[in-house]
Amino acid sequence: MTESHYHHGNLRAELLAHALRRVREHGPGALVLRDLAKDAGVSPAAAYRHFDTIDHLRAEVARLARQELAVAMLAARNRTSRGRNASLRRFEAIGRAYVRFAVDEPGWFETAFAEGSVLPTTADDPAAWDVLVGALDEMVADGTMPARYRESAPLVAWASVHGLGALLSSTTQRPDGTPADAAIDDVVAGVVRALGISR
Amino acid sequence: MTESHYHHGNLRAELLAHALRRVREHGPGALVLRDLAKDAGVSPAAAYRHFDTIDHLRAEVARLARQELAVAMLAARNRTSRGRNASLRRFEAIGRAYVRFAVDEPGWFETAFAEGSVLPTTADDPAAWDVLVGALDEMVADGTMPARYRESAPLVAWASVHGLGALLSSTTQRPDGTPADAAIDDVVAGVVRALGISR
DNA sequence: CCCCACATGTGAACGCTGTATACATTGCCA
DNA sequence: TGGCAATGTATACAGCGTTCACATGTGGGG
Repeated sequence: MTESHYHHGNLRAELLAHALRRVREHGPGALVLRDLAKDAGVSPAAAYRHFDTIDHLRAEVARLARQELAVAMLAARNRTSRGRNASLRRFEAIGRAYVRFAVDEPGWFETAFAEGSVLPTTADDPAAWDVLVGALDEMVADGTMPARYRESAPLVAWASVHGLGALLSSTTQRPDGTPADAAIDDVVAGVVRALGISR
Repeated sequence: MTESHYHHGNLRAELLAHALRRVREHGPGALVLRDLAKDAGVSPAAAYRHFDTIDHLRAEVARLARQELAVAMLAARNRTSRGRNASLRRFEAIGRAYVRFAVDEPGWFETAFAEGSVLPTTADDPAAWDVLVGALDEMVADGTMPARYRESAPLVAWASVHGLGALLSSTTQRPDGTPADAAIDDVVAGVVRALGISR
């Protein structure tokens, strides 16, 4: 294992890791090929052995960011205790986690949904969407949620949390120091009502 | 009125007009200083007499795009007939117009909310937000909507339509050819339920 | 009426970006 | 063991935003 890594061996993964770190801290605009190459101690052109175009790299970074979001949602879901109203509390935890991700990791959130590529039903990574749909199915199964809204429910729920996430993310401004938590509670409660669930 | 317009006379407005046309057709990425200058028949550097930075120009274009959105919302509102449930139908028309704008004018919609600057409560152009709030107040005033959700209502409604707009916009992909109208109906109906309105 | 101060546009240059191309080095397999 | 495919390098190029010294009109005060 000498120090002359002419052949790096793991360049693709390392470029992605650096990209993920940079966009996490400074947003999608901080993804610059030459900087990533420098981070990896490699010539800029080397990246082209692993990505046709910087947009292909961007797409992969966006996919990883969306994966992080799905992980956060699943973690919140699994952190929810069992017991009374468990399915509803799980659903709420998932929704809250979505918006929390946007607030706590604005760089990743903006990267995840930058430049089109927003559609979560996309075939490549249905993870986050599936987490949501699974929670809805559980609620219908145990009678927490009426079946009549089941069809439109995923879109209704997703639109709400995604919209609030977009509003609260926005790395640039946050004028009226609104506490994010109150907004999240309000919107989650609204979703619950929209799904025909009465406590 | 000779043809030698060394002093253009209206360059700022013309640059903005060209920018608005270009982003409308090809999205925010199509905003390129040199192209705008060429459109106006002017040197690239000339733009710097009217904008400190291209980001300042972008901000102004975004503001104009948000203004177009507000105009579309107001138009939909005013197109609504009077009569039974008028305030509710107006509110629904406004929400539908928001999402329709995202679908019909994806370039403008993405431009309007690109790169932070998302917060609609921003002091410079509260237009669209005010249209929404006004419609909510009308519904509370005539008893259509219970007052208990009035405080959280603007955020709940905005998050839903903005989220759906972001999902349906996305100039790039639209895989499962979902008819936008059905999605819009579902989400608007969800918002109405979230606001505690029972038909 | 003139002229000059100021607003506005020009031309050329700079540094930074993504990208193409020809070449160098290495690891692996026949 | 030899050579081929994979991977990294060096260099160059066009396009981008931006700067700066300079040119050109124009409107208002003497």
